[in-house]
Amino acid sequence: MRTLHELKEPEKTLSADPSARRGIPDATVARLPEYLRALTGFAERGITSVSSEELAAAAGVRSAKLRKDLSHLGSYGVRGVGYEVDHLAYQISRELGLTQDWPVAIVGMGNLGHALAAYSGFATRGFRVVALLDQDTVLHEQEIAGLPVQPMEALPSLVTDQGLAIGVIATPAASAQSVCDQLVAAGVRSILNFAPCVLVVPEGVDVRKVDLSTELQILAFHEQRKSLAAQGALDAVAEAVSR
Amino acid sequence: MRTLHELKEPEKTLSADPSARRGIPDATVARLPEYLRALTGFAERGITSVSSEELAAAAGVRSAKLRKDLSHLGSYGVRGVGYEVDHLAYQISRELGLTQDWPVAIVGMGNLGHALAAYSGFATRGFRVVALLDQDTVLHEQEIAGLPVQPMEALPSLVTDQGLAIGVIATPAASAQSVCDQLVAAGVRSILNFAPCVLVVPEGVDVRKVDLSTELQILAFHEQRKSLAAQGALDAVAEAVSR
DNA sequence: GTGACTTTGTGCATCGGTTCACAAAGGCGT
DNA sequence: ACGCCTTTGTGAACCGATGCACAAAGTCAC
Repeated sequence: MRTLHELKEPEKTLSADPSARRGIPDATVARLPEYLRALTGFAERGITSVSSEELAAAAGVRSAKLRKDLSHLGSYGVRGVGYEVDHLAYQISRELGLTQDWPVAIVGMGNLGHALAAYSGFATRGFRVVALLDQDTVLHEQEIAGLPVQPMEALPSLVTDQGLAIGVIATPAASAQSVCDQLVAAGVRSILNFAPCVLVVPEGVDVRKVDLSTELQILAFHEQRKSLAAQGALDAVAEAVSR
Repeated sequence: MRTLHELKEPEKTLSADPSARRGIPDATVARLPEYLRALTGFAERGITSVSSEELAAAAGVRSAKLRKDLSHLGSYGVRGVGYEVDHLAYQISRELGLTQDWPVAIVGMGNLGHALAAYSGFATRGFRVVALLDQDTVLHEQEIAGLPVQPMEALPSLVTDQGLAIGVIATPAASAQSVCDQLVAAGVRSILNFAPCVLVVPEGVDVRKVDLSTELQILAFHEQRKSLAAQGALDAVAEAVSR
């Protein structure tokens, strides 16, 4: 497995970079968007300064965790006072790469793709839907949310002309891998997958998965456990009474 | 904070239960649905037996992790052979609580709620959408995907009459907490939240969050890092050449 | 029946993430 | 100007999850 090892080399080299703010833990990155959202909320209410305690409460985490997370970005707080809302929001935005706009394409114009295309949450923060795609030729020429539905063949030019970097897959599971392959072939290296299946991609391509069904099943597990616990408690009471 | 302590007591009592298959790690639970999906795929192709290696590949994990995960449910494999597809699928289903049907209600009939109501993935495995709700009286009397849109006041009877246990929130962020409170008040203890905000709920209620925007921001972070890395590599080459 | 072979289940080392607790750092009142 | 008080940033302990490597356990061929 020499190839794998060699692929990791450049990263190692980079970590020797003097501007090395390398290695923000994944768990931290996953929470930064929530912090950013909380900060935006404070800003909208005209609050200019928050303590780690307040911000943590708004984001639903412990203050120690928040402080450790933020410490990975740098030292943007003032001891005895807290964090300046605007400044911290900017720093997090910059770290997440939201100071630039990311062109996004949505593939698959079924129910979900339709809803995603119309979803305003995209535009609000750093993302811009530049194209809607579908394999079904019947949908082409049609307009959804002000954008024409294009064939998959449009992909390469979208990447080179529009700088497309992020693809959203909203197709049925059966076509997801094929669509994914086409995205990757066109040069897209970040994919958000709504199809309930595992995508296999080459090294260097990121895939994140959002899956309704999985989330519901996890809820069901806990729900069942709660039911069993309630039943168990009843049994215990019954036994205690009968004794 | 005595109350909190007392609330945890029944659980402790249960863990002393002889049939204690307690404490399946959260990380494992989160992967079980994927294993189940992979197994269903094998079953559909008529494959009756798989090794941990094959199943792990299909689920996108390492075989050691798969085996350790499965070991938490019991010893359902046969050494030297592998796992019997149907049997393992049944065991996982049972563990996840999918041998019964879970009634689900979707609140918020905007774009997303609409798409979710029409999503067939719900019905496929253990879940049944029993009600669609919206605060907007204009939508009532309307039918979506064969179900009438009901007012929030219908909640209590849904819980008692239909055994509603899982609520899906697909409203804008502004109304999400209010809707959540109403769900909890009606007795719903498991909530899937699509609104981009933190929900505060009492002890004993589970909330899972699905957030587009967050996922995109995480992708953007990695994408930016990739761009920077590419730029860094170019710079390094340029420097090497100029020297 | 026996031995070789395959694959599971798991003990152990390791790693990343969380929590705790406190020293360092700064503002603010007097 | 000075000391008190608040809040950050972080070292260290802790905890859960992952990866490794192998003994145990079973099948299958002969």
